[in-house]
Amino acid sequence: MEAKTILKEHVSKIAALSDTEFDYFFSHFKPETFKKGQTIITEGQDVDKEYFVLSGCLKTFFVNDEVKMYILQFAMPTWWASDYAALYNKTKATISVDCVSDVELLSLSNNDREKICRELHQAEHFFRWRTNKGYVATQKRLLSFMNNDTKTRYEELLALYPALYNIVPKHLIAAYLGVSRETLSRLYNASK
Amino acid sequence: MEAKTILKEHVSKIAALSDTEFDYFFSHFKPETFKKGQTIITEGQDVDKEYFVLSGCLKTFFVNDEVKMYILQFAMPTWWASDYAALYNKTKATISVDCVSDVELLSLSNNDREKICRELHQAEHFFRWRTNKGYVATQKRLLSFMNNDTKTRYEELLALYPALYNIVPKHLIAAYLGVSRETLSRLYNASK
DNA sequence: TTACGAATGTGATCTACATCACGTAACCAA
DNA sequence: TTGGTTACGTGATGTAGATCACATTCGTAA
Repeated sequence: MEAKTILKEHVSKIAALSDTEFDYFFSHFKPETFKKGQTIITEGQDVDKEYFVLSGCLKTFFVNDEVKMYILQFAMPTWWASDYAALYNKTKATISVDCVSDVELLSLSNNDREKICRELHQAEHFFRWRTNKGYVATQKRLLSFMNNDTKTRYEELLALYPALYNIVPKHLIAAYLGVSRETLSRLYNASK
Repeated sequence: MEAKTILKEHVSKIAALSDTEFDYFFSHFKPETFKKGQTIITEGQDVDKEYFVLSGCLKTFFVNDEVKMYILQFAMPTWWASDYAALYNKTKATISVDCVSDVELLSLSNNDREKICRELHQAEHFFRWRTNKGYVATQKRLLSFMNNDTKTRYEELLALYPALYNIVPKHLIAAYLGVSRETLSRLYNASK
């Protein structure tokens, strides 16, 4: 399916934009493709874009001083990804984004997002909705982190991303769950 | 300070509303006061409002099957609180909100928020900004949960809410950190 | 096809924190 | 003031998961 159609279907669920308005909205997005393993946002550098996933899978992650990686999100088609803290506050990235598989994206600069939000009330409405959805999802995940043990969180992850298990290496799943790869391996093999 | 002034100062940092527009915006808010210990949102019930804190302190929290409580947020003056998942999806509350101290609030119904967002582009802009701020803060907290040990998170909490330590009982601080009150007690007394 | 690095499995140990159990101190309400 | 509830401190013990160490398998590039 064409990039424009995918984005239109996604946005029109929430925002009532005329065809002309959507064309204008869409004109601010730029198609980009990356290969598996390529880095899109690097920790410590400037961030000026966010990304809408058309195909493939991104991961957004944080690496601490001991070089341990924690995955905040796997971004699948029609999901959005960036380091939003850095993007909005114009600070250096603390979060990185790279490609779990080959990907097709649409990129949108921070300036252009703010511009179309000013110019089109419905665009502002759409982005309010989108951020709200992310907020609620993150809060739910935080709660799950506090309340559930690793096994429960593992099952939740598979429910949330059923395709994921076959797509990504297990150490990435461990990094999403916040446990060591050894623990995940034992967990997985014990329940067979 | 008057409720209207407090909200106006808060909103005008982000949204350019004329005095007339702000009066209209404000007319959808309803002042409410509660005593320490009173419950504002109860798990399992309907949610139709969100709350802006004028004075005092709220907590939003989740209680699991084993009656263990986890605090998602302490809401201080000019902060907002609700069960946003329930509010937006019109589902029953899974999160409760109650009063850590006597509080003065402004309440806003879900319908009225959506109404003023439709009617005033700048209101929509404000709520997009507000939700984004919450999203970024929650993501940061999630990361801290994955990456930092209890002691570090304890220090982060005191940096985020310097006043809190003297205001709330320690078992609530433990519930925010996601550790037992015994562990927090030992942690605190060891570092003296 | 070979070969080398990456991904995975599995045992042995270590540790932060939970849980249980109990005692003391603080805070109200009658 | 007294009795009862809630907050807080601290020891003893249990456990999930981290860490280290090594073996095995897989994937990809030469």
